[in-house]
Amino acid sequence: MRNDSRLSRMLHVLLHMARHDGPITSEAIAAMLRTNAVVVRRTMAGLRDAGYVRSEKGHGGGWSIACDLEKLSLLDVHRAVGGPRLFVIGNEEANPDCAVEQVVNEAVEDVLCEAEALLEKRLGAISLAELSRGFDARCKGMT
Amino acid sequence: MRNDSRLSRMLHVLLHMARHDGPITSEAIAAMLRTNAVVVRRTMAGLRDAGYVRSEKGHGGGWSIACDLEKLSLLDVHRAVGGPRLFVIGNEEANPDCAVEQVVNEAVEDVLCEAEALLEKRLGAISLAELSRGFDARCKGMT
DNA sequence: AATCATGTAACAATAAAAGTATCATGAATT
DNA sequence: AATTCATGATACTTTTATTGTTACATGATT
Repeated sequence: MRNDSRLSRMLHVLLHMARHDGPITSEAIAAMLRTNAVVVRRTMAGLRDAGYVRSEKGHGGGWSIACDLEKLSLLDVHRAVGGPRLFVIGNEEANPDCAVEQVVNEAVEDVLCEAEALLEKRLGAISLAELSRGFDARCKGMT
Repeated sequence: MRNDSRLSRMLHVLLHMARHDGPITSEAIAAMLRTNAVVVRRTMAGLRDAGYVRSEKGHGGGWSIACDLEKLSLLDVHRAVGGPRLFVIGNEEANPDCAVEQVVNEAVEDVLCEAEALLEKRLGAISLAELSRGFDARCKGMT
């Protein structure tokens, strides 16, 4: 499979939307992400359903932010886009009755769960507003 | 993509080999894993190249352990089977010049790297011998 | 009414692991 | 020496989830 870039893409879009007045169309977003407007709508539908963004049809329509970025974490976005599978590696399930397989799977599972917990904790601790400030800082440093 | 079950499968096989006298054929291993002998050879080739197992042709041939399980960690096995990609999620790379994209990717990357470090640390801390003892303990508890 | 923009559905492309078939190679048995 | 057994290697196909694409319906604005 390909890399799942939905989280990165949505963060990217949200930061752009944050420093843009008025709605942005799917076409404009697609151009930013170098992809297709349908892909944009499909992915952003999750954010809309969660109430993080709003979409409007017709002239002057498009996408706009509908929440406080200070309260929106990377984890929120991750979950809103489908909370997709995190790890490539996983268990085998050839013979659930095999005690060896059980021991192996539990060991691997334990490690993965711990890593997943860490990941969610870290993603939950970063807000979109912080990212935006990180962007400001970077721009300032470049002048 | 499917789940990558190579690590789990190889751990499973190694534990079985550890409590088995003499070589085991790819066919027998394939039966244990409910898969194909070619898949077994393909995956175990990595372990052989790393020196963890040995393979012999002809009558009485097959696979046998060639190292001290006390010194073989889950991380070693993970790396020997190809040290595959860990995470499904990853960065977008639509426009590397975009400062927003850079900030987003760095933030996501940081979190992933931290999780990966934890994962490798934990996998490196468990030996096959420990897993084998875990199996013994489980069997004892079941009597 | 025409245009713009989203919403939805259906399908193709992509990528990596896994599954499968086939044949070559080499070792042990007879 | 011939047969058999087992790995080694190659060349596919299948699977599965994201991504890409086309086409059309729906609703809002001009």
